[in-house]
Amino acid sequence: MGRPQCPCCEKIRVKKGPWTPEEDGILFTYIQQNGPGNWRSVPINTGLMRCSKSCRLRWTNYLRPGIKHGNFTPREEGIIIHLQALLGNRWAAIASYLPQRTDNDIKNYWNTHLKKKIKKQQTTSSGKITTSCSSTTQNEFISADLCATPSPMEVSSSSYSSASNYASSAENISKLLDGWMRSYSNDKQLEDRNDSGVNLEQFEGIEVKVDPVLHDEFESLLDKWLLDEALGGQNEI
DNA sequence: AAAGCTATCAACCGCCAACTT
DNA sequence: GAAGTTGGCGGTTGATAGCTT
Repeated sequence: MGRPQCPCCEKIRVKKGPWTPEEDGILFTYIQQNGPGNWRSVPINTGLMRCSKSCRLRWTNYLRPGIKHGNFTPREEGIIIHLQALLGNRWAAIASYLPQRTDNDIKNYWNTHLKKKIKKQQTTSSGKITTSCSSTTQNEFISADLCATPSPMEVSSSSYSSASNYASSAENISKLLDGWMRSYSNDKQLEDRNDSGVNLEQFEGIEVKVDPVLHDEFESLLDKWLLDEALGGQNEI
């Protein structure tokens, strides 16, 4: 009945659960020699009793060189919070702005730390702003920003409504963030604008492709914002 | 010291889109 | 163009470490 859970796991009996150091070693050595890709051949060629998906996941989330685990910096935290507000739960897209972090790590960190943190801050901020846009305070600020930036229809009247992508580049994300920064520095305006109730859910389905140059610009923009926030300090998130 | 509870995170599952035949 | 295959993504789960009572 139904679809097999994983085609590659059908034919052979695969091992599940935590990876052993021996398995890690075999996978790591194989990928170093052959490079990532063609995951289907990995269990076949290495003799690992793991499904190809499991091998890929282990590599991308744990073995891949340059990955940092735990101890998210305030800067990383800020980036995650703001990108989550902009993009929603598009962890892979968010992870593209944090090369040392995996989407899984970011997702876990969001679910275990940041969600609570934001919720806590939201309750302590005594419901200053109310909106139907979203459940998070961050989204409230971003929604205010969206009112301040050129409307998506102005930017791309044909593509936006079909969700094919207003925020399809770092440039557009920068526009959003830039507008948000402007409104962020002006609480009065923020409260006024918020009534228009722009809904972030409009951005569902948007795919983010990152141009390296724009990516850098976006990074510096984030740095600027984080610096502002550090200096401004008093502004609640 | 032990039992119960909570938080964390690695790994799995199911779906989907892109690619191949 | 259809069917099959593969890789990627986001949601969820389960094991376990750490904390509280």
